[in-house]
Amino acid sequence: MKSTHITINDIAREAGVSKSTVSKILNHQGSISEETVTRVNEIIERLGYIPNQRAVNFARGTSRNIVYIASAHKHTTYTNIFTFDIMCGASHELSRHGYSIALVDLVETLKAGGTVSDIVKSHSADGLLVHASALSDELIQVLRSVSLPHLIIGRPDLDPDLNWIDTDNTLAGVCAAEHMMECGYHSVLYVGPQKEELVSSQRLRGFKQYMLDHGHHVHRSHIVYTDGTRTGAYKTFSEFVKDREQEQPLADIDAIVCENNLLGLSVMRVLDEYGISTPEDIGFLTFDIHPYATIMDPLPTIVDVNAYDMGVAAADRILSCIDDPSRRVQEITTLPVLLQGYTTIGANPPLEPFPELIP
Amino acid sequence: MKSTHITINDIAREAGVSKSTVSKILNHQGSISEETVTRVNEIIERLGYIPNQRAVNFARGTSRNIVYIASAHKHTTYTNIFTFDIMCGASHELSRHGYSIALVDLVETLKAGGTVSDIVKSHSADGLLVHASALSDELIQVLRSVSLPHLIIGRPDLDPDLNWIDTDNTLAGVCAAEHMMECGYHSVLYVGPQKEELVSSQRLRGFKQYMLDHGHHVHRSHIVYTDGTRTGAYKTFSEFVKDREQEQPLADIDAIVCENNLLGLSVMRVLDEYGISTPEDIGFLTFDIHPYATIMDPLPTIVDVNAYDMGVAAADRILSCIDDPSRRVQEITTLPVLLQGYTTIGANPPLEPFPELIP
DNA sequence: CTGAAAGCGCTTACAG
DNA sequence: CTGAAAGCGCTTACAG
Repeated sequence: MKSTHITINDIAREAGVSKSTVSKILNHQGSISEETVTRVNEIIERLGYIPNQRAVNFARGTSRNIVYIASAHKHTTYTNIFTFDIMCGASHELSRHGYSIALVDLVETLKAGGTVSDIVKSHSADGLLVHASALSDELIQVLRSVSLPHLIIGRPDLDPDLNWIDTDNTLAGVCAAEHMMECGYHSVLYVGPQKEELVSSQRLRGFKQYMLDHGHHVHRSHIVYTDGTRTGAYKTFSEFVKDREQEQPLADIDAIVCENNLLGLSVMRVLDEYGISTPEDIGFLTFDIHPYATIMDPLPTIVDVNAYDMGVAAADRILSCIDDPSRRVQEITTLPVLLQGYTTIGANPPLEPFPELIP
Repeated sequence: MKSTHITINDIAREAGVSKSTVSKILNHQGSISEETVTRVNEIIERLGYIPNQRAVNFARGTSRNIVYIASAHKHTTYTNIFTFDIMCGASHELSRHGYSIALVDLVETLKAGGTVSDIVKSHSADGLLVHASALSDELIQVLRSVSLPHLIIGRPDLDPDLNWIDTDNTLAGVCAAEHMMECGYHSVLYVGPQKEELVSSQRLRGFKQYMLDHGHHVHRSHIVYTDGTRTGAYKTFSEFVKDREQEQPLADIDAIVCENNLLGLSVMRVLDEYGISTPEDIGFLTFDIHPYATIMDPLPTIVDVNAYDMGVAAADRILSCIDDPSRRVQEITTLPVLLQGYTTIGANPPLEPFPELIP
């Protein structure tokens, strides 16, 4: 035995069959007598043989690897909070199918030569998962000119022709509105960042639509737009409350919906400063559980996007694109979930909301 | 031309040389005449030829891939905040050397059969990077029985024989103490979680040592231990302040050092409730910039661990282990950095601390 | 300085 | 049901 590693030849010799036969048994193809199958499998088991994946891939012309393109610079985990959660979901699903997932920094793909076309030419991936925030005009060009299956995670505003999946942001807005109605809140204030952002505007749209469908037109005066930063939101919302101060501040508002955690933090602070309690004086709901919802007091009711599940769905779809390259995928896949917290008076106030996530 | 892809044979034919020659040129080995090199390279360039990495790896017996084992379940990005930052750093460094990095969930490695030994036998990685939190007794057994180069990120308390690197937590404590002294704070309170945690105890040790070396013994009464949760820390610290309330609360304390963000959040809140301002009444410093330091008011002075750079260092070390498998690595590599915020009166109070990270 | 040949460890028509 | 043979696209002694 010349090498430390066992090969298909060792198994074949030991079993007294050809390596073709072993290969067929390994891959469950062709018709091999049950007796042979059993005998060979015993030997495989006994010797602890695992096929050399490099050789398998090379022979098959595949890599069983998916490249995940996203920004991956210092502090990405913090500025782009969903990137890793998505990757974890995709990793989980891919590994179930014998695929690996490799991280490639967006910056790499922008280099001269273009790593993406290098990935294609060097055959180092069977498919590409691209975080929408990593999408650029150049990347889109490459994606279209290249035969490698791809999938954008997050609907691209630039080019709707590509394959993409996204969470249902509109439905998230609907969820929020629905919950508010269920709690008996009718006069609801919506706090969101600039209209231009796609996610934000979809959430708002869903929210407004549901309210309208149920007889409550959301008036412009019940929507507060901020610049999206924490301090900006604080300032804007502070002034909003101050400007319309009556005997009791926000007396005409039942509840507040905050389009993200950062705004939620600021809004909660302002409420605190005005001595407005939640849920006693006013209901409160925010989108996303990360990164700050778990440190709000009291723990808020949340509509969460479920980034991990979007990763799972992305993996599933890219695999089916690899199976059938002609397949087009343009889907709203992942559904939002409502997590009941302490800031709305719902039907079933939980003893302890999402306890496993509380730090 | 039968396939859509160009191979080394196409280049050889086009250039009128053998593929051996092309291979040598591609890999800068052997002695080839300058004229041939130029001609062949022109053709390579013109045809946009990139070697099939699968074939290269197969022929060389390498995979040019590193597997990163860490917990990668839902919400990992939030509960294990450094995992992805480390991966990004490693990914950056590895890609500079033509290596890819694949994520493998810790749970996979615990499965029957043990994915790690499968990785080895299937030759799908040249090296293993293991997040310390993913280390188990079983994994340690496998790591030792297997010839694949490995590196633990974070010093393992279980088995110091493995290869590992870590940040200098003790030095981080020293940094904190040093800064406090520079600011003229002498009576400093230290708030930390249970003693048992390795990182915490190292930070505390460094802190105490530096203070002692400079004539300030940190008395037990100046160390507050909490249970490490946000609410627990709030309660403990609240009671601590209350118990020793004089005319002015914490009048005998110059400054507070909080061992992590979560405790910092609670401490700041208590200070707020007692009307104690920082830095006017008391100095404040916390470790780590993530996940909450950027939303504290005012922005705190921080000793940060630089997880990304640890990933870079990890990649560097694992590559050298692949180069020389006999190499042992047991190093404290990454140095902490002090980020001056608004909560200590340092020599150079910044106009705007770490602005690129403020959400 | 260059090339023919063997080999890396599998898969896959094809023949029997 | 089974096996001999070609092939995947490179690298690497070895010979010249």
